[in-house]
Formats: sequence, C-alpha cells, structure tokens
Amino acid sequence: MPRTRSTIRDVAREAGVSHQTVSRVINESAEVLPETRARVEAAIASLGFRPSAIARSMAHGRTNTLACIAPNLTDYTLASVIEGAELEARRLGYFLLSSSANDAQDFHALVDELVGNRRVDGLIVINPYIDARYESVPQNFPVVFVGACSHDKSICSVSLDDERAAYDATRHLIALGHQRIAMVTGPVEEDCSRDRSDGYLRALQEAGLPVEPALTIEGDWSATSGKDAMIALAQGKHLPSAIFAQNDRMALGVLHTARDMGLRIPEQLAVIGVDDMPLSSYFDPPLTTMHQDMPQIGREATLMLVGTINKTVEACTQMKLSAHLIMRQSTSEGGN
Amino acid sequence: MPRTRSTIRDVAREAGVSHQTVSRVINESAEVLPETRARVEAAIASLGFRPSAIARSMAHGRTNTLACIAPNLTDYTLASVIEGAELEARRLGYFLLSSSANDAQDFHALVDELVGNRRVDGLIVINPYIDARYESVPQNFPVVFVGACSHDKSICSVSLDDERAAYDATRHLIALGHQRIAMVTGPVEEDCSRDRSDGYLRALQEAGLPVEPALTIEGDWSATSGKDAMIALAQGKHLPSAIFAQNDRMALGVLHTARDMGLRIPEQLAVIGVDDMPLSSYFDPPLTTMHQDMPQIGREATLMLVGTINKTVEACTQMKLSAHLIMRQSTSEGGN
DNA sequence: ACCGGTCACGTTACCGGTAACATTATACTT
DNA sequence: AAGTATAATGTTACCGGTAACGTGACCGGT
Repeated sequence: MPRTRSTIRDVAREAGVSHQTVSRVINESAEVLPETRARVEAAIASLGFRPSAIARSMAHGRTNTLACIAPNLTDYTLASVIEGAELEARRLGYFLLSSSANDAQDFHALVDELVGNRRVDGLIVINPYIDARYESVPQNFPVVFVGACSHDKSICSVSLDDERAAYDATRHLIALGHQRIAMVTGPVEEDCSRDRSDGYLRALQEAGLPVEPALTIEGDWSATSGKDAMIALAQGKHLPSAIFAQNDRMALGVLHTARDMGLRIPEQLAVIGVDDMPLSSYFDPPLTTMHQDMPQIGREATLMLVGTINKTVEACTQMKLSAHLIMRQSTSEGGN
Repeated sequence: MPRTRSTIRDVAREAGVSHQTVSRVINESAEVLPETRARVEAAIASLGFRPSAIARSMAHGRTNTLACIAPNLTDYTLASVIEGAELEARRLGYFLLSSSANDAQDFHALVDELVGNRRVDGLIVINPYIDARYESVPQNFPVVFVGACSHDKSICSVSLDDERAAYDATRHLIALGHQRIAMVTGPVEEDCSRDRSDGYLRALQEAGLPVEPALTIEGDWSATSGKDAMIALAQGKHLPSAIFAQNDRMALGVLHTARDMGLRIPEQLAVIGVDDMPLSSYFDPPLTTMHQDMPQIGREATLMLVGTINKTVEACTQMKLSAHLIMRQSTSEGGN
C-alpha cells in the first residue's frame, strides 16, 4: 500500500500514457483505443487509484453536495423527509449534508457557511417560516423549501396539501355524525398550521356547522401541548364530541389525557391526527390519522432541486402531495 | 454583485498586495502590518470574498467533513445520536454527511465512496454489527463505532453500558417483588442485544431467581415484535408478572397487547423498557424505562473521532455511558 | 561602514483533477 | 502525390487556495 493515494499522473506513468488519457478513461469522455484503455485500467487497478472528488470540484466549480437544513433531525416527520432526500440525492450522484438550525440567526449563519464557504450546489430547507428564511438565501441560489408553500409563487416548494388533508380529516368526523368538533392547531405563525385550520373551517362551513372559536386551541406540535389542549377543552361548558389534532403527537397527548379523565374513546370522544407515524397504530386506541408520505416529499424536493441546479426545470414549482385517511379505532369502533 | 465569486487574487489586486498576504490575513498565520491588514479586510468586505473550502481541501488534503453511516435516519435513537454528532462536529469545524445503509453490501459501497472518492476525514458508524462492518473500512482510517463495542479492543467505540442498563432494569423489577420476569430481546445476532440479555441474567442469578428460557422471546426492536412477544408469552402455561423489553418500542407493543388482553398494568403485569423516547411518558400507562442520553453518545463519538484524526487521542478507546432509571406507572402505581 | 538577523511581503510551485488546444499518424479525396 | 479531414493522444493552463522560499528594508552590534 502506498503511503499516499495515487493520482491520475501516477496512473499515467504506470500505463505509459499522458494523464489526460487517464482522465478520458475514467470519464469515458472521448474515444480511447481499447488497448490503451486496457493498459490504463490495469494501472488503475494495480495502484488502487480513486479519483478525488475534491479535485473534481475544484476543476468543475461544483461540489455534488446538497445541504438540508431543518429545525432538528430527530422529529420523525423531519427525519423521514431527510431520509427520502438523502436516498434520492445519492441516486442522483450527490451527497446530502443535514444540519439543524433552530432560530433565524443560526439558520442565517449556517446558510452563509454552506453556500459561502462550502459551496454546496443547492439547499433543501425544511422550515415552517419560509418567507423569513428565504431572505437568508442568496439571490438565484438553488433552494427548495419543504413543509409549506409561500404566497410568493417564485419560491420552489414541496409540501403536503395541508388544507386538503385537514378538510378530509374534518369531513371524516362530520360523516361519523359529529357536530361539535374541536381542533388543536400547531403554532399560528406557521403557514402549515394555518392551512390546516383553513381546511377544518371549510369542512365545517360546507356542512353548515357553526364555528365555535372556543373549540380551537393552539398547540406547538408536542404531545404535551395536546395534553394541555385537552385540559383546556375539558374546562369549557361542555365537551366536543370529536377532536381534530393537527398532528399525531398532539393527538396522542389528547388521547392520553382524555383516558385519564375517564372518557371512553371513541364513544365519548373521537380523535383524529395527521402524519401517521409508525407508533400511531400502537396508541390506545390506535389512532385514526391522515397518512402522508414524508420520504416521498424528500425525494420530490431533491428532484426539484437538482432540476433547478441543472436548469432542466425551467420555472419554479410549488408541489403539493396529498394525504389519505387511515381509519383506526380512535374515531370509530369498527375502524380497522 | 459579481457574476462569479471573487478569489484571493481579486482581493489582492483590489488591496494592492500579493495573494499570499491575503492568505495571511484570512488565516492570521503570520504578522501583517495593521495598515496592510486593514486594506485587505476592506477589499474582502467590498468584494464579498469568502474563502473556498474546496480549494483549502485541495491544498491541505483534508476535507473537514465527517460521515455518519446508520441503518436508517428515522429511528429516534439513531437520529438523536446523529443530531448530537452533527452539532458537536460543527462546533469543531466539521460538517457531517449522514447516510443510511441497510446491509453489508450497501455499507461497503458507501464507505468506498465516502473514503475513496469524497475523502472524508473520518467515519462514525452506528451499527450493531461492528466486527463485520469493520472489515469494510480501510486500515488505519479514523473510525468510531456507536451502539455496541467490539471484543477487539483496538476498535474505538462509544455506546450505552448495555449490560448494566439491563441489569438495573431487571433489578428494579426484582425490587418490586417480581419473581417471574420475562424478557423481549432485540435480534440475537446484535451484540447490544446480547449484552442486555447478559445483564438480565446476571440480575436474576444474583437474586437467586430461576432462569426460565421460555420467558425470553426474541424481537426485532419494532413495536410489532413486542406485540408478537406478548402473544407468545400469553400462550405459555402461566404469565410472568413482569416483562423487561430491551427497548421502548417493543415495550409499547407489549403494553398495547396486554391491555387488549384485558390485563391491568402494572397490577397484573409490570413492563419496563430501555431508551426513554419522548413519547414514552404518553404511553398508557406511562412507561418506566432506562433513560439513555443519545445526543451525548453522538457528541462523545465525534470528539473521539476528531481526537483520532488529529492524533491527540493516542490509543483507541471504548467508552460506555450509563443509563438511569425513569420510574413511571408501567411498573408501579406510585411511580412518578 | 560592514555584517547578520528579522520583519513584512512577494514569487513560485503545488494539491489533483478538467478544458482547450496542439500534435501526430492514418485514411480519404481528387 | 499532394491536400485535408479525423481519430488518438500529448501539452499547457487553470480552478483557488497553501507552503516554502526569496527579497528588500531596516535594525543593532562592532
């Protein structure tokens, strides 16, 4: 084993050709005589030569690296998107750097580092605050947002069709005969949360049901906030018969707390969530929810991003994927 | 805005110095007259110059990039380790590429790509099959394994003290008066799973309790396998009074299935897990478990890896972190 | 006044690839 | 047979930094 990695010129010397011919062989960029090619390939094998991606980056001005920035990497929905993105990126010849940034300042510093120093080729941003984050990204730099879509149609994004998912969830509860349906939302600043609220309202209005503001409680996506929401609702004059939680974790908090209060689910209280995380079918009772394909969101975001980088996608796109209902026992005894 | 990024030579021209002086300024590598420094810094600011990490990698032969390979990126425990590693890596001036590889073949190809082409400076491998994976990594390449430790003491690793965690969990059940304690294991091929089984056995033996092989059921870490294990146990002649599940997800499957069978928890069946995932306190009943600090495992692994890269850690280390008991209601009414 | 040393900075080469152009040898026209 | 295209390969420069060494000005010692 050589103490230092062999280069294209070492291979050239070994094969008795010029280094450029070696380059042609490893890139299949031009015709090389079969005999020459064989000699070069033998030299490559005998020296254990591997082309350096760094040197290629240097010459090409592109790194074949994408970056993904998310509020954290542990949340199941974020991690699923990242995993989908990472697999698709590799399939397309890229690697994906994933980093977490909590607030706008971290985010800005991270973008600066990734784009300014590291020279990644593109950015996937999973963040509810698209418009605020967009300002941190240099003009014309390839970026795709995930998790919501901006009102600014020139910003690329891939997300769940939140309004529709919430509409369908609420329609499901209405179809089961519920008249007073409460909602636990995500933070109201988040577009995703507002879109889901819009879907809920549309379903109620279409069904001619009254909208009671007291039945909408703001949460923060955590199970604990679902618990708090349930407690708040229980303090009202009379309980709703169903609750639409804007994600599964809050639905779990609701479920858990309702059981503690002695409520029978779904007879006395029906609960539906959004996400369909793997554990949702093991809640007590198993949670009815809107399934979304998060790895696919990640894959689509990567495809869109690489399209933008290579200019094969001419205009910006805002893609919305749809969710579908998974019936389990938290809304109806017979579900599943 | 210039159509192309400015380089060290553009800055040099603007400031009327040589490019090497600019290099000295951005690296603070040698003395530069305050007046010259000021001129250079002004030029840097006016041109918006950012040093290229690629060019630096080219010159230095190191990429300041680490890679982390895990079976997947979505599992809560893996994602937590990765998040901890990523933050620590950034703190130390590195970026972290995280990728997933399921089987040995994927793993091998990925290592080859990351080490051979991408030239990452080091590798964190989260995988239960350390010894098998170790063969894919080139000799003397900096690598730290996470999640178990090899019998080969020359392989660096950071993991939970699995034997001890299992011992403590089992001791907790014994202290509550349980005599027949079942166990749901992870896959028996995994060292981590075997270590936990060892801890369980040691606790039983120390307490003078008989070891009933029929009370040990193999699972695969999933909630579904916990469910299957519970069903299998229920088919035995008489049920154990407590179950030690080697992780929380399997514990959830056990819990859920036991409830379905009409068992009261913890009165008729006590259940304890390992991990303390965030949702564990929302299970019904809240799960008693062994808490492990997974982000810290990630941080320690990164520190160890960077130490190896910089040769500041001379010898290989095998670090084991300890878990601690979180009492909740799945083992005792009064818990919490 | 001469010499050696240090400070501040410039020059040149190099890291390992790729791109553009130059150079052969061979084949094909006419 | 001379002229010209073309295929196969070599030469040189370049990407944007860093390392090693060179150079001139200025200093103090004798």
